[in-house]
Amino acid sequence: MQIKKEIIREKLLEAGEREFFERGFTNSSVRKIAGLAGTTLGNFYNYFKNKEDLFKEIVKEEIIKFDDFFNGHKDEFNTDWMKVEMEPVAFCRAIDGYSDQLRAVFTRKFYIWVACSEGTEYSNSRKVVLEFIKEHFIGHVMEVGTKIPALDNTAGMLANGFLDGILYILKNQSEEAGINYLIKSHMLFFLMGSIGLIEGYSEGVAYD
Amino acid sequence: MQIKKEIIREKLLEAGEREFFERGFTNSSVRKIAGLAGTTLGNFYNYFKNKEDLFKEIVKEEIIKFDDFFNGHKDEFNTDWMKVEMEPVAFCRAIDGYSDQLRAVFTRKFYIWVACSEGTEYSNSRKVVLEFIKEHFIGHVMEVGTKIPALDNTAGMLANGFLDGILYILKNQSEEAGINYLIKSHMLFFLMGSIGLIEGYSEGVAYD
Amino acid sequence: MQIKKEIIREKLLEAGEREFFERGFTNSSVRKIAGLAGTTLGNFYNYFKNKEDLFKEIVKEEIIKFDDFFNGHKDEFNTDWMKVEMEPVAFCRAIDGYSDQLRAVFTRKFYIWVACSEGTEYSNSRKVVLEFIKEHFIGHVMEVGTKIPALDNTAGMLANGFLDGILYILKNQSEEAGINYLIKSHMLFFLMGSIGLIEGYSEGVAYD
Amino acid sequence: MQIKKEIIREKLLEAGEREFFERGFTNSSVRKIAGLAGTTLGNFYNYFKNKEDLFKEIVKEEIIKFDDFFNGHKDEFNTDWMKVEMEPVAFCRAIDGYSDQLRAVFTRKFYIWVACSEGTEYSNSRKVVLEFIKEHFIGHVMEVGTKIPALDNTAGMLANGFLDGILYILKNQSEEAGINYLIKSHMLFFLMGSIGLIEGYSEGVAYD
DNA sequence: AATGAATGAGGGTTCATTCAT
DNA sequence: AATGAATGAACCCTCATTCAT
Repeated sequence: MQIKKEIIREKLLEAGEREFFERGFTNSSVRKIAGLAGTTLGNFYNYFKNKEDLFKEIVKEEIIKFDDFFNGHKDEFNTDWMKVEMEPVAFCRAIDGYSDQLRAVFTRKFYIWVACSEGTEYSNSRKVVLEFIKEHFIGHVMEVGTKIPALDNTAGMLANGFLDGILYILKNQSEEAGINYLIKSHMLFFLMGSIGLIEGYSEGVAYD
Repeated sequence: MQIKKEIIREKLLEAGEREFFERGFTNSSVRKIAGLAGTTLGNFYNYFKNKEDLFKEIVKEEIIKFDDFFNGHKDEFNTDWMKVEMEPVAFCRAIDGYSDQLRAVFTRKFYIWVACSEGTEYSNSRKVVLEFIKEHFIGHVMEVGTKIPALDNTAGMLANGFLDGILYILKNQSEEAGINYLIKSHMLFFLMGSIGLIEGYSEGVAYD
Repeated sequence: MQIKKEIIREKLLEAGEREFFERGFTNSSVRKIAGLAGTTLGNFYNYFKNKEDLFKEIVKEEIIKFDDFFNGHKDEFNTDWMKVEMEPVAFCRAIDGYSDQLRAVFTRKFYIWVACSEGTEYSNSRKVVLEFIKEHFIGHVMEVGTKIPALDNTAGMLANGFLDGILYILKNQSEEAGINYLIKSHMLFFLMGSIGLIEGYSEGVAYD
Repeated sequence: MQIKKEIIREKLLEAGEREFFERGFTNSSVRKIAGLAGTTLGNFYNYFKNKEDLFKEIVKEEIIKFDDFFNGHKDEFNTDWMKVEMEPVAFCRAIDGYSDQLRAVFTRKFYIWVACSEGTEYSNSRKVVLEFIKEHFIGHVMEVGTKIPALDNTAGMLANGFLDGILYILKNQSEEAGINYLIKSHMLFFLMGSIGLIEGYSEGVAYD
């Protein structure tokens, strides 16, 4: 009995993942998820309290991972590299060394948590993540010491750009090689863009 | 009666804009929109044929504007500048001259059209816009002559980043000055990121 | 003012007639009727108490005419002919002499009253008319003295056949000549069918 | 559960049949049908995809039967008799041999299909059936070789009369014996009427 | 008299959740 | 544990009728 139950539970989790990923929380149907998992609507509720409970189960480890990653709770997640290389090729090499842990954080479930959570109590997830990224970005800029006008706003926008790039890749790329490549490209792009922006401001691009 | 009618119609358009902007087309409720506009559900249908009709009314001029802009149908929309300046400060100055027309295209309603249209016949709007941007981007890169591996994939990602940046600003910024400033920043960032990316690749950042 | 009012009223009556005839009472829309009459929804209610009131106005004279006709209230309606000729050609000639009064009763509005009244208080009109016809038919048969098993049932069916034929003609034929011709054919058919039926029964066609 | 489910489904089919029969498709309410079946609106949709689906389920076998009957697809349906007897008593005897198959086609559900389908995809059913009957009728007349002026119009009217008679019986008669008797009467009446009409015309009843 | 805005009841349909078996 | 029937709230939409101007 126990064994059987785990199989069903696993299938429900997978089906939910697929549906939430494809359609978002609100537009997913419990009936369909149960069907995809090879079980029935009613039985769904033997495994999960409700639709949102399934969502949380799918996503809960990602939240912890994300938290660990961005707050450096665990040694495996070390974000020092972010602060180092400002020269393109070197940066890319540096990234290569971290691609594993990037991939550990930026997963399909991460996507679901951030981009498919409208209608759940995590509907603010995007904001939370953006805040994290923004703070990091501001931290870097402060270290470098450059003055950017309306730093908070700008940092918010950049954080958003960073996140959207990641989400785009997770949504649209399914091969592992492609994902790694695009993440690398994205980060390089992002670094260069940021540096360029800082330079631009330092040379007088005004708020108005 | 004429006057009163226009007021209600206006309020419905505003309420619709607010709801679509906040919740998207599908998750908006006609009842709620009518309520926000200070009228009743039934009366809504004296002003608009149906929910989608309201959406179209809100958005229809934006589509025309976008088309004019990206296809250069009108003299007022001239995109030559995009191809010119590759140096940060000069680029920013160039943009300044175009900020009006950028703002004319990138409006709150543009956001609704592109980001809130799921469930309407415009549900492909994002794809359409992305395709436009991607083609422009590829055009530029071809001119410059650099080889980017997996150009189509990369261009797709960059186009997405460009668009998301714009959408982010429209979603999160309400003051006019802030919007202009962030659009400028975003474009500068984007230019520099692209240049950096191209350089990075030319210096050997491989697909794998 | 009075003049103008009459014109509108007339147009509403015409439009109602057209709509009821085409779509029936229930499926007709007051808005559309008003529109067809060249006026507005609201104004409709200055001329008629409600949708059903319009229906009654359209149809009320037909009811009286029908009553007069079948009960011989007026000299102009004389149904003696029905009882006379049992030989086809003679019958047809006899009918020719009455076609005017038949046409006076079997009008487009008669059709509306009988076939389009569902949803009004005249929804039993068909039954009423059928009852009339049935009684007449039974009267004739009694005179002739033949025994038809289950006379009431049979008479009901025949009455229905008679009525449906009339209604069919009114619905599908618009030229005056065609209508007259078909009415004549229908009545001849009906007479011969009835005679045949009576004969058939007299020769032993049993109830079972 | 299986058993119970079948009961409800059956009740819904019965309630639907009753309502469609009484009120027609358009004027029937799913809410009411569900209520009559002793269940709730929502539950209706556990049994049928939608209102029209219920209609189709009620009616689908009738359509096949009708097609088989009129096209002679199956040996059980043999319409040769229609062409044989022109003498009342013989005709009645001949019909007696076919009353079973007539009853198999002309059912309460046939009535629903033909007379209550407005609003469904079968809204043309009446036309379809009339066309069949008309062609058969014209076929007979051609065989006999008589000339009827305006044959198509007349045949249309007669076909309509034939069909309406059947529909009348199905609508108003509920006992089996009564139905059989009336169908027989109706067909006899119809035969004699047709013969009489042909004779009448041959003797000079003109179009005008 | 005329307008058409406003109302409210009712239509069909979907779906998360509960419940009986 | 498993089934899927049952519920009820919410969805979009239509329309006869009333009301204010």
